[in-house]
Amino acid sequence: MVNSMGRPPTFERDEVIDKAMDLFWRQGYRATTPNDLVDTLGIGKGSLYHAFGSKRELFSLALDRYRDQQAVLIDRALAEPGPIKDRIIAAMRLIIELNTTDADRRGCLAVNTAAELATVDEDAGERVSAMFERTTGAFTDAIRAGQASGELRTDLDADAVALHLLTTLVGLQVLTRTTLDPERLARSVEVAVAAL
Amino acid sequence: MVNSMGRPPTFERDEVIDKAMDLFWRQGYRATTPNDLVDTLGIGKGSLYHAFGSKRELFSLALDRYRDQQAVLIDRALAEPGPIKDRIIAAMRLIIELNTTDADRRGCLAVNTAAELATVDEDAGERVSAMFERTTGAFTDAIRAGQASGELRTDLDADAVALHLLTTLVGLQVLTRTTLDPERLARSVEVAVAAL
DNA sequence: CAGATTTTGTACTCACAGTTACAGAAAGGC
DNA sequence: GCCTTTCTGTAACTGTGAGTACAAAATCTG
Repeated sequence: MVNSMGRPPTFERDEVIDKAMDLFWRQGYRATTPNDLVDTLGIGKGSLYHAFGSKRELFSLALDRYRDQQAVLIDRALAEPGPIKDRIIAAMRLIIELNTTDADRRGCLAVNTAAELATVDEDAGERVSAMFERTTGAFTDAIRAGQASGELRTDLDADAVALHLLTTLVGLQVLTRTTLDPERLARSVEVAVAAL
Repeated sequence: MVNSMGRPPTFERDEVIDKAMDLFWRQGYRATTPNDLVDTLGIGKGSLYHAFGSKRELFSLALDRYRDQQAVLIDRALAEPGPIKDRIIAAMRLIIELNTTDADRRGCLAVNTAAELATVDEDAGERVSAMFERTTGAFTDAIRAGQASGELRTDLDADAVALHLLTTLVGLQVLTRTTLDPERLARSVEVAVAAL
């Protein structure tokens, strides 16, 4: 008797969150207005606030959705077969390519949110941190495996290396919002990996 | 007869721009309201708009001020005496320290602006790009000198290395807005430099 | 001192951001 | 078919963001 009473919604909740994620990603949190949301989500204001409570709550859902969708990308790239260094380079190149292919140059929602909100919105900051830690963890696993298999030098601390890779990744996400030449960025990635 | 007629201003233009820079840096462009500016600049709205035209124009002045002030930091750190690798590490550490010491965790105004505005405000994007290119140039000079003196390996392209250092720097500026442990970041910097 | 000129403070405007109110629509339960 | 419940659309409302208007204040010039 909990859930099947009353008028059913006319929209797919997940689809709407996806679209909201896209919009926040493109425009940033503050720059996105309720009217923007209504326009691109294809639902009325009534439904919007009834279903999600507030812009801020919807944004949290969008952040979580982003985490679930994007985390996979790095994980998958690192899980491919082949030499570890190549996989890391491929992962970075993938990010560069996604960003420079994207007409809107939206970069990374987590990075953008770190820059826009992390210092003033504690919850957002924590969500972003968690994403960063997660990615760092994926790198750490890859590095450890590479060290164990003898592909990578073992005199470097795996955690430090992983964090450096995250730093590089985050930096790339910012630079692709401004810098024009993806080839230049790609070449700089090789430098990052040459050290390992 | 050009300039010494009429009531003289009650404020120092440069001081006001400094304060505006600080505020934009702390809060971001959109989050900073005219009232915020009036409050912290210590001048009335009349003067504000009379002297600077608009929030956006003042922001451009603030960006340029930031460029002039911050560019020096990296330049100076790289110009110190000593081995090149140490100088690069010192420059990065300096940035980490400045950021983690800062109670507001403001990061880097250029990076924050890249994330907030670069894709929607062309002029802001160009100013930020110019700052990035400038810093990259400083790194390039340092790398080339190090290669010439035999301190650094010469099989890596100096431009690519410099761009990688910029990427690292930019990534650090973002991460210091969220991550807590500066020591961890510092250790990751050593990895970046180990490659050279 | 009488303009002329520039700066300042205050009050105002206008639009829009973010949200709420609420009446009606569309379902299920009995 | 009626009651209950949940959803939807529209119209509000309140606050504030960004900027303007303009009269009064403070200077320089002659």
